[in-house]
Amino acid sequence: MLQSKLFYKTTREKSAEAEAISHDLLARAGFVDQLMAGVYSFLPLGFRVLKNIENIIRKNMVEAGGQEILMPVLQPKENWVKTGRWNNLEILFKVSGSGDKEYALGPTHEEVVSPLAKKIIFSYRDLPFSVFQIQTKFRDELRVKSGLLRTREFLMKDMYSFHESQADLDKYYDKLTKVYFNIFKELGIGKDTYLTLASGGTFSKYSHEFQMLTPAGEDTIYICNKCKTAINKEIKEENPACPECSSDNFEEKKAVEVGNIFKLNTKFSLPFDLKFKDRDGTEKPVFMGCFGIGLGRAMGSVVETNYDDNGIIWPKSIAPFAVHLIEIGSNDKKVKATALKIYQDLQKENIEVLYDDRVDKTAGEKFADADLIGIPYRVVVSEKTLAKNSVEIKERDKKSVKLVKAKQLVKIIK
RNA sequence: CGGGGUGUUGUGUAACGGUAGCACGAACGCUUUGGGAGCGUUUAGUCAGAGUUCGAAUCUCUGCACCCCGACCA
Repeated sequence: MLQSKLFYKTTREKSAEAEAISHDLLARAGFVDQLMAGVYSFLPLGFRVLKNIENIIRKNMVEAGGQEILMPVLQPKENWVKTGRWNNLEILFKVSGSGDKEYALGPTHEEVVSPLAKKIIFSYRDLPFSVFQIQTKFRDELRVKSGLLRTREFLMKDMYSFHESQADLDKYYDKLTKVYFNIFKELGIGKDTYLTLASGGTFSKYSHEFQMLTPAGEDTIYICNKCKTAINKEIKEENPACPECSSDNFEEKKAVEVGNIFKLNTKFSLPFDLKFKDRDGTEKPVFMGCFGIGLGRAMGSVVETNYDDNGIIWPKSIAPFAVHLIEIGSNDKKVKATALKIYQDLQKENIEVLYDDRVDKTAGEKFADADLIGIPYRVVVSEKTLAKNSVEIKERDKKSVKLVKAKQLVKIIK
């Protein structure tokens, strides 16, 4: 991508309104644009990151046996009345249509996936299975905050699993716990993320939150100093001691919930009469699990833990581009020609390059923008490097620069 | 939803109730080109409505928007 054509704009001044670091950096670097409180557009840079996150999650879901589907955002009121959530779920967006028709905008999809599964599940032979989607959710949050960390409209991966027994659900739940850790590891926030015991709400004793430590987090978690189990505030109030090892020595930390998994059990199968015929001929309710990750929140969370004074430092796995190619001295024909050649050669090797071909920007401005945007490798072509028959390469998270031959670039980057 | 705060060009800010100014950005010209370079010219703004006043960005009221704290949170 030619930077001179990229649909974005960086801003030098810190935003007066963005308090969270990720919010400020993502806005200033031109990844996102705020339309209103809690609602954002993703510009090309941001959308690329989002897609990369999406692909990591999708790959892991498919490996965990999930089949990708797409369910409607617009949903009938009746299904929500049936589960009692039409009136009890404060964050539910309700919209009206022609006549007296009322609809829900999906904040989550149990009310759609349960009746859907009913059309497919008849026998124990139809179980288990899991389906997932990556889709826009709407939640009328009473208070949005911290940029992408809490929004009213957001892309979410939600998976629903269906089982013949509690035991089978438990097994899959444990499996997904590991898969989730793998996802966060691939996203570059694995080491900061804790599996945290949380209240299961109305349908099971516990659920598990994946909490990433950050001062920007809105949640407080308590990490057991003895066994490293984490519990959230609700659990701490009920159990002064660690539920795993009975220690009462906790460390209090701020964290953001990057994922949440639930055992729905029969909470939704009962109202939707979701049953199957077991081997012995009896009808039994289906056990359900639910596994969510907010993609935008994940993106914001990554930035909260990967930045320095100059800007974002993207993990290679989700960076918008692999290489930021910068030419300095655009009026020099040799510089321009060399940079263009590198741009083309790298792309032939399927390496994604953002090429700063802007002729009216000084070196300092290009470097400042590159640091702010945070692409993992910065490659510089200038008269200076060409005098040594080489180009310069620098990693965003390192201080040192290296002079290398242009031919070596592919090998270094791959 | 309760509480607090703030609304001034695209961004960041200044202006006692008395000429809306500065910096960045953008545009044009010239000079520059390894860490946001220089000179000159230009561009664009008081959230909306009502009120008080000779006069309102400034005071009052209403509305709207955004931010923060709390509560809430599949």
